[in-house]
Amino acid sequence: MPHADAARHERVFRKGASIHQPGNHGIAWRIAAGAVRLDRIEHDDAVFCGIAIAGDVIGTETLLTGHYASLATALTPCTLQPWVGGTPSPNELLQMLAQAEQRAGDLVNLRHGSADERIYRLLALLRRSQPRPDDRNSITLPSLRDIADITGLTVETSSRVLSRMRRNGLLGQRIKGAIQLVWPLSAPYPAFN
Amino acid sequence: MPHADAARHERVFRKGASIHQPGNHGIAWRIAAGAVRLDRIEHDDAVFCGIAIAGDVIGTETLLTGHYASLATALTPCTLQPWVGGTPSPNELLQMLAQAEQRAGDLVNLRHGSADERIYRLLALLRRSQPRPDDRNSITLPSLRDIADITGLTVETSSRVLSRMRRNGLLGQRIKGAIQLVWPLSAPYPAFN
DNA sequence: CGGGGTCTTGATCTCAATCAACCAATGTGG
DNA sequence: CCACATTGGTTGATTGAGATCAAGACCCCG
Repeated sequence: MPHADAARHERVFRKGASIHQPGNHGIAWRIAAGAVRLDRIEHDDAVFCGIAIAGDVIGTETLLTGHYASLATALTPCTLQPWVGGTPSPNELLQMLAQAEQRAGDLVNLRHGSADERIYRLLALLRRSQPRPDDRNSITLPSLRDIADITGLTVETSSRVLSRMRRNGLLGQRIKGAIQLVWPLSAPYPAFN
Repeated sequence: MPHADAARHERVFRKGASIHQPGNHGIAWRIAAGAVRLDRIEHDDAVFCGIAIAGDVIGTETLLTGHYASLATALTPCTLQPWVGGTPSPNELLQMLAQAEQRAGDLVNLRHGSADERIYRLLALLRRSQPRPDDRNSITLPSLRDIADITGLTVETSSRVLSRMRRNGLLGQRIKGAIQLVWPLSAPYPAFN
């Protein structure tokens, strides 16, 4: 297969890797697995402005303008697939619009309530970044820096909350590098000491 | 004109009025003027999940499902226009998608930084809910309850911040009912004592 | 008139920010 | 190969901004 088709293939990113940068030109991608952090560049520094997980499409601006509007970084190991050529159907776009609004709602909720609740909700969201439900009892944690930026906390409190969760058995020990075992995380918020 | 066309006309809502409720069926609306608060219903109570201002379209879910997904309430006096019949063009939808992402970014920023900064940013956003730039030096404030829910603060601190802003001359006195005069609000964040 | 909103302001308390130190792990260059 | 800096995570001590609790003012409305 000719290398001209290279951009057409699945791409994999390590945790922390930069996926695309504002101004660069490129195409839209569907996230097959993993979670992505989006930042706006505002007077010189990046400010967090969104999150996208498996199933979401990033870089749709490129269909309008040809280039990316935001900075995208891998929160966890990511697999991206180039998004279909040609103009997407109105129906498809309406679905994506609904999904974007849903994601926006999730987002503001990550900035609400106690530090424990916020991190708990973030973990619950990241859980869904595994495409196969079977894989959803273990997730790779983003860096503390990212966790802090997303939840509106500091790295220190984020670290403290996670330590406490490990101590209380909500999180399993770190196994195999950066992988974490997670326990309940099904429905509401936690309530431990 | 027959009354069957009634729903086709512009509708006006007073501050605090309910615009639509989840589950009801209806159409999508473009906000001609004013700002709208969106809430999800989560196990019995409404949780804030988004904001929409003049130029935004609300209720696009109805094009897919026929009924509204969220609760919409007028933050300020609002004028809504029924959104065009027929399927919207892909290009139009891509624009809306970009706008939705932009709005989501604005949203998380309303939950970041000190109480002063948050309220300041909210005022700056609400300023843009006046369609005519000429009208943008005076805005109607949402209720403290709404301000608090949006910024992730409490009504008490919201009240304190606004009082301080009035004292410092950032906001003019309340004239003509609920209308407020605003002074700078152009670019960055404030910095007063 | 009383009762239920919304707003305001004060007093107190608490949770998370801040400041600071320390420890791997990783990388860099002589 | 060992010094050395750098980066990410952890933990402790202290502080402060905002939450919480409480009370009073001022509507509007039945």
